[in-house]
Amino acid sequence: MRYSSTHKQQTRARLLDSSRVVAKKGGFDATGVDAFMSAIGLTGGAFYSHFGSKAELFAAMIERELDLSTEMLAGSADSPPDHVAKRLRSYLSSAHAASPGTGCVLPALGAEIARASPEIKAGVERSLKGLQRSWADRLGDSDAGWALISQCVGAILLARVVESKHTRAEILAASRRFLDKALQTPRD
Amino acid sequence: MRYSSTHKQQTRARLLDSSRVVAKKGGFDATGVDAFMSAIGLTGGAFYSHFGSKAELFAAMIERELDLSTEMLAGSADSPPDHVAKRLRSYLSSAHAASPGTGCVLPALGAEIARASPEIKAGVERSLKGLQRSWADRLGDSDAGWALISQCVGAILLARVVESKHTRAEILAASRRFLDKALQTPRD
DNA sequence: GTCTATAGCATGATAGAC
DNA sequence: GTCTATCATGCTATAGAC
Repeated sequence: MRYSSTHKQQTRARLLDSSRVVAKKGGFDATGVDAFMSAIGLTGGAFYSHFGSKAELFAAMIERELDLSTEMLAGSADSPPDHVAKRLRSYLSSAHAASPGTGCVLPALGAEIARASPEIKAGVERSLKGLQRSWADRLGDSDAGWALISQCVGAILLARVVESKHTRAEILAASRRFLDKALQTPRD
Repeated sequence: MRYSSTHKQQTRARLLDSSRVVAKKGGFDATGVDAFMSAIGLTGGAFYSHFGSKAELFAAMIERELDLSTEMLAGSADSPPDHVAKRLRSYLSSAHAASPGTGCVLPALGAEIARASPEIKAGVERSLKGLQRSWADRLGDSDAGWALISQCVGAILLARVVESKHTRAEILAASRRFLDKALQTPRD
């Protein structure tokens, strides 16, 4: 064959990684197959050598997004005690709000996931429950897991719908301070 | 003329109200002009008697959404002291999560607003700042305004991306309890 | 595996009859 | 004001050359 045996999987990986960025930036529905392919220097027709349909790409994308995010956010057994606080800080940053392409999938594509198939949503749920459990255990507060994820996702979404840079920064700073105080207060 | 003088504004109002529901349910980009019109029993061609373009409908929709939501949520001078707590409870309900069409615009269309024109985002910002100020004043906590809005929007979005009804309810309940405790704790 | 070309369909928007 | 018909364009997906 004219292509090495690993070329196909490499191209698929490139397409997947690139598409995640492009879709989070411009929306998945709103982005055409041609646009996903031209982002890696290929043409639309070659898309179907790697995915059976556009919907298959979406499923693969979402799964990868949640695997990467929850792995990064949850932390492991030997993570420092201030692990969660550090993650909250970097998540609730202006850099994150300004870069949907490289940021969390939930503020960017959450509404499209909500309309997706039960299979996709079940996978998302599994990943999120892992993160929730990890944070709740680490903080000794069973409610804090879901509450913190909600606050983070909502704050980034909110920051992105306002026009001024100043208000954007205010929203994120207010959320950071609110969580700092809520978490240092003893909770049963 | 064959139509009463108020017919046009009535039809426009019907179209706007109906489109808000339809777009929040299925996404604005993903919904065609024909679909918006057939939802009120008309055909696609008549759309342009009421809006110059699909983008004009979006702008009108978002403006109306935020006017209605912030008016309902902010409350007035003679609202009871537990006004905010009551609004949080009804916002963070399973009924709200299950009904995107009649619910808040931000979890449903926030990502599409984030990609919209500066004019639209400036209008959104103005409305949100009004709500933020109202809640912050009422609670005597300058951070709580933005933090509560973020928590609410994020929790509904999160609830909608998971598959099981049970997890959906858990997310909302955890957010309600977390906010209850955070708000009853003295904050400077 | 990727290309070009194209089928088949849906879209946003316009024109003219009623 | 609303209808039907239509244009131009975009889309997903397939077919066949290389």
